[in-house]
Amino acid sequence: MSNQKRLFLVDAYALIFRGYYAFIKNPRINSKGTDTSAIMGFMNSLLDVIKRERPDHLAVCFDKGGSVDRVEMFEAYKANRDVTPEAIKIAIPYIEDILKAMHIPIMVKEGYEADDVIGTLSKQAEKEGYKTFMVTPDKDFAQLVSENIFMYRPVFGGGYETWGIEEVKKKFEVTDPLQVIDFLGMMGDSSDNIPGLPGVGEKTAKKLLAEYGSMENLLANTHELKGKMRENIENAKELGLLSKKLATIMLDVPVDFNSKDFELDHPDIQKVTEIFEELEFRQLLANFVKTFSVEAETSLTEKTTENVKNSPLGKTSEGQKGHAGAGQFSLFGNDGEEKVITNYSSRDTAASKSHFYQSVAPGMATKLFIKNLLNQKSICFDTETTNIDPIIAELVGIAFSWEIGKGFYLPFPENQAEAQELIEQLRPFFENDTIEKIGQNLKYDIKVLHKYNIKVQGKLFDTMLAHYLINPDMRHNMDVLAETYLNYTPISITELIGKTGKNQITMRDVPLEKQTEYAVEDADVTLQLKEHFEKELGEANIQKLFDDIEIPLLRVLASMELEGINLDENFLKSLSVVLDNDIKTLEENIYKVAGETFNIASPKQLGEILFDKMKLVDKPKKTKTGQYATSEDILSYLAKDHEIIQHILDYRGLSKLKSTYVDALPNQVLNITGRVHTDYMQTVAATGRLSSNNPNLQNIPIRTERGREVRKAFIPRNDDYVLLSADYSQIELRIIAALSKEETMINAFKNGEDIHASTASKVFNVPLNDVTREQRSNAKTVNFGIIYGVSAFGLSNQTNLSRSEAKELIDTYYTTYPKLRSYISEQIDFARDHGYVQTVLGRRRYLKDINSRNAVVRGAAERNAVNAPIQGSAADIIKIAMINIYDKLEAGNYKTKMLLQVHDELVFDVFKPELETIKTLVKTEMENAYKLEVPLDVDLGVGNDWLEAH
DNA sequence: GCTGGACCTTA
DNA sequence: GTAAGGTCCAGCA
Repeated sequence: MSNQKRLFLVDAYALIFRGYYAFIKNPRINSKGTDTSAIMGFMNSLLDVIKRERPDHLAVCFDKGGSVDRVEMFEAYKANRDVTPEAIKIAIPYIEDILKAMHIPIMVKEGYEADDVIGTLSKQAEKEGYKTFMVTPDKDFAQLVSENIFMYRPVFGGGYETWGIEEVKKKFEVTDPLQVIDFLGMMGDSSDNIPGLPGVGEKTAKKLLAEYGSMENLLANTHELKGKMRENIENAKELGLLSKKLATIMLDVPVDFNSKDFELDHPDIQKVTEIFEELEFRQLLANFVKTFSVEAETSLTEKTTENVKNSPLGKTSEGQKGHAGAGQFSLFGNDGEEKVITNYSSRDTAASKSHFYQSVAPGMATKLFIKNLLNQKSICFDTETTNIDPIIAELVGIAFSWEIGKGFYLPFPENQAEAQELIEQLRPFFENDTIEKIGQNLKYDIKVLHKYNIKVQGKLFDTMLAHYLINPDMRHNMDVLAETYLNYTPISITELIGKTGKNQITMRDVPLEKQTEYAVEDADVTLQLKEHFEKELGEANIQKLFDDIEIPLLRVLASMELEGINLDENFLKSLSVVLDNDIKTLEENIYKVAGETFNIASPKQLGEILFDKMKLVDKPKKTKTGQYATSEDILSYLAKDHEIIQHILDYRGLSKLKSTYVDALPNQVLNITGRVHTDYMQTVAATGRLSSNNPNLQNIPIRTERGREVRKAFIPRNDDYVLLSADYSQIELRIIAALSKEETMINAFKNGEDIHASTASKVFNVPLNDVTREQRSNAKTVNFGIIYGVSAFGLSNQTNLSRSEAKELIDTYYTTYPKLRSYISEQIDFARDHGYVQTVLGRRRYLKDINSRNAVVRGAAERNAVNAPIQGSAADIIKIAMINIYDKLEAGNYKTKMLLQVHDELVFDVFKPELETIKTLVKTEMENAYKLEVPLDVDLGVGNDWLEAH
């Protein structure tokens, strides 16, 4: 029996919809703006099934034109379906093409639903002795289950479950899978618009079925029923029979099961690859190739022999004029060795594209090479090092390229004194301010070179920053950029040094030939990307933003990161002990009330204790994965009734504090400097903000009493210094007031009023002095809500106001500030017309969903349209301030250093004798960074730690 | 060892 | 309702 042939029939639309909605929160959009979620979702499922089950027979079934018969029976059948999302409509032809390329039969019959096609085929296959698996999440199929027909259902969270007769009996509480039809007929189905019996839902249907066995038998015995139900059902006999008919899957569709056609064949990898590449499915392509790797390797392996001798610099620079043909020329080819190319992509790679990459020998060759460097106007370079952290990293080599397809690699000696000698020879190049330097993520290279006391001067072009401005929502690593814009796959770093973990080696251990190929390729690719992006910057009108903000900021950030901040480790150690004690006490308390020990940090275990064991609530809320929800806002409701809840909340708060900050920060102190060096990401936040990591110094606690203690650990360099904190007051509200030209709000700011109190006074119509705390707090919530793109729903969630009160408050708010309302709709209109919104400096955010027919998706895009210009303009302004302050600090040779940026705050290590000068300098530069209709206001604080300074 | 989800921290 | 990053658990390989 185990040799029985297995047929898998895939319900295409069900899996496509499921795939599409799986990505709904984070839709997959490729660089051409196509929403590929549905295709991706479907292909993931299909590959998954193939990988898991290795079926010998497989077909994919589609609906076509809906069910003619069912609509004839019942006009409203499936009439309440929402319009098919655009992403799904465009997905269909792609999926069909991919299936064709995979040689998988597409089964479809005009006028029939996929259910009917699958039903018919599985019964035919059964007769021929097949085991059939219906791949679908749709419960309706349960009626078809038999000894040889199974449902193969994807389950949420991954994996599949197989439903045979026993499973169906259990799930539906029936004695025969055929009764599923009666069950569906009785309870109806709102998604298919099958009416069912009035007043009968899942529970009642099961009960009736247990008693009467079928729809017909029930209708024949309605006299046994009582009361309202009897009346309902007696009046709906026809509806019941019709519902049953609608729910019945047809088994006589004119299709034929032809076992030969359904055999799972070898796919046409080349074709599939082309389609996947057009869609930009990198991960999926790899997955696909892996799934079919046995076939892939035998059909695609090529052997090439390369035998080109290394040659000294002088000769080859002439010899390279006629570039060698694709894949035949490699200076460091594996002499005489056979090389297996396992490249399934149609993209170019170093092996398929002509190039001239050469390493430079020490001595005379190096001298000549550097002389050559100094004659260029613009050079792309890329450092290779021993570590991803530039402060620790030692130079292994530097690659240079100034002509596409050509470049040089200068290896560095391991001995750091000798390395320093070599870099000294390069100093005239790096510090030459007439030679433009091009790179990908130049902040890294600048920091590495800083260690060798080299200051990179001259005009800079960073391809990563350029692309961030061109397309902020995409990722910007070089491999993606090369594949997207150059149709080229660079050598991957893991190929050279292995994956992260114990087997990883450093670049130093890589043979020189490979270092050269890899490093020069990066420089070459970056140079090509530069030529590409240069044009696009001009076309999108973001050249100035690039030249005047992001590029200069790169040096500022490098300097702040190199500086680091001093941390009081002893203070944190003692804080850790105190926290540990408090946590232990809470733990014991919780275990005592719960009656057992468990992991409080596991939401799963906690939920089971609170809601299964202790039954604190009748109907506990669940998360989308079906677990009990135990988040703060939910537990807070229960806190007043159950002492244990407050303890759990305290436990959570203190554990988080201890593990994320108090214990983690000291581990981030760098041995060499004794300070904490965060890494500012300049290209991740879609709005133009910076982000900070390793460690994140932009989310150090401040809200709670105990949390803010952590800030005491951030201290000045030494006793001669103090910390200065300068933060913009209400910068986002000032920006929206200015951009909307809302006079009332502008005047409030001009008069230096407390903006939330002022708003409260106006919307609640009370004198400024009579505004209550609650009124101010509600006004504050609305003010912030406006920045985020309010809804009455959101507002009522944040306040103690009801939905209608919230709506009324918003309405009054807009009456008070009418121009704010029109500004918001102008932003949304602009986004609809142009597909993007922009900040005061022209930084763009593209909003592909702004015209979506899905109200939820469109609503999110509209809130982005409102928020992005505000958050982004604030980011623009503080960036200008940072650049200007940095320049002044450098020019004035101050000992004071800028250390941190926290979105609207800057933190400085101030040399005490400079304090008064610096306070004026910082305040002036920040307040005058950008001229708005509204004055910018900066608050200063000075102290011996960050808490005191704030 | 890696990944996704839940939860929590900031502006 | 906007924008981020980190830690832990749980499930999978």
